[in-house]
Amino acid sequence: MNPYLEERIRELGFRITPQRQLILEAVAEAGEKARIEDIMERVQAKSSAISQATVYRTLEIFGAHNLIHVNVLDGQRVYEVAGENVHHHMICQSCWSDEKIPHKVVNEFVDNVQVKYGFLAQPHHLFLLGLCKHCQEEEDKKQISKEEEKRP
Amino acid sequence: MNPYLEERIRELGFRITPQRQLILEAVAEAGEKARIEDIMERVQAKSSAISQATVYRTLEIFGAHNLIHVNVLDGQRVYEVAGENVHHHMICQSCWSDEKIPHKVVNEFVDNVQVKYGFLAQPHHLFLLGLCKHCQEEEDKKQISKEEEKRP
DNA sequence: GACTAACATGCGAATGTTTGCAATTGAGAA
DNA sequence: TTCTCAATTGCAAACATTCGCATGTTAGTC
Repeated sequence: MNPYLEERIRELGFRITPQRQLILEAVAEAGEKARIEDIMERVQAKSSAISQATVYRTLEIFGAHNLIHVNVLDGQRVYEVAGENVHHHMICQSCWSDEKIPHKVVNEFVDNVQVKYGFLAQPHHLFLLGLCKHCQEEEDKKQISKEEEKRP
Repeated sequence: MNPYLEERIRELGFRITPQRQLILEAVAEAGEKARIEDIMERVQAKSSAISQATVYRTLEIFGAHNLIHVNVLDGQRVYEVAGENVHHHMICQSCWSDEKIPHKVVNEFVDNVQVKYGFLAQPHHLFLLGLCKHCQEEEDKKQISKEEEKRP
């Protein structure tokens, strides 16, 4: 298992168990935006003896301590192992493309909020929903043809 | 019911039913960050004939169309009727205080992302988690006494 | 006002998620 | 290494959420 993670787990006072190692591996292998069913499937494949409750509990605990990022996408929880480079996502609600934004850009916003309100935002893994460049153009086209319908 | 909402519902092609009116009322009365149990309780008080499935379905549909904001706080979904003034929240993860930020401030960030990446973020109701001014100071104090422990 | 087609609801069953508790196990102390 | 105890796990039951389908309703049309 990722030695960085192992260290963080110990630091936080949690124990390292085979189940937890395996679950974290499964989340890592399931890639970004892993849904519970993806994770469950991989865990079962590795060892069918692990109880579902343990998977849920592990994700919950590690999520609460930012060892795993938890986000909600399209109504479903999605998980990602927290790496060392902080980043965020720009997700298109039309084509579901997903681009990363480095933390630096988000940080300017964080600083701005800090200066204006004194609030220290700690966004570990933002999901910014919106429209990618391509889908914005598509939307514009739709808008134009809609207006043409009104006066032919 | 809020006439603005009623209009939006019709525009989107949905029907107005007594159940939906009642559920939206309940969400509105439950205030910001209403949990499903708060809503369910209020709905039941108004009319015990409404099925739970209908409440879930209504929240889901109206959430997907931004008539209701859905966020996740501390692992639980929370709902808020979408009003006409767009705003966001700064929520302290230590004392759970909650201050609103006007959209204007968030919009500067949105513009920045748009210019840099071409992505049009559409944050309707951000929950910015972090530390309020007061809790930042408390954290600082803790940090200092921790360091003093190391060399007494 | 009556008619109709599509939409919405309620019911109950199927799924998904959380919880309490007894048994097990990791990791520090001896 | 062995001992000890709190943390962790598996199980099964409780609870929460979603789904399929038959029935009832809305809102537009005549």
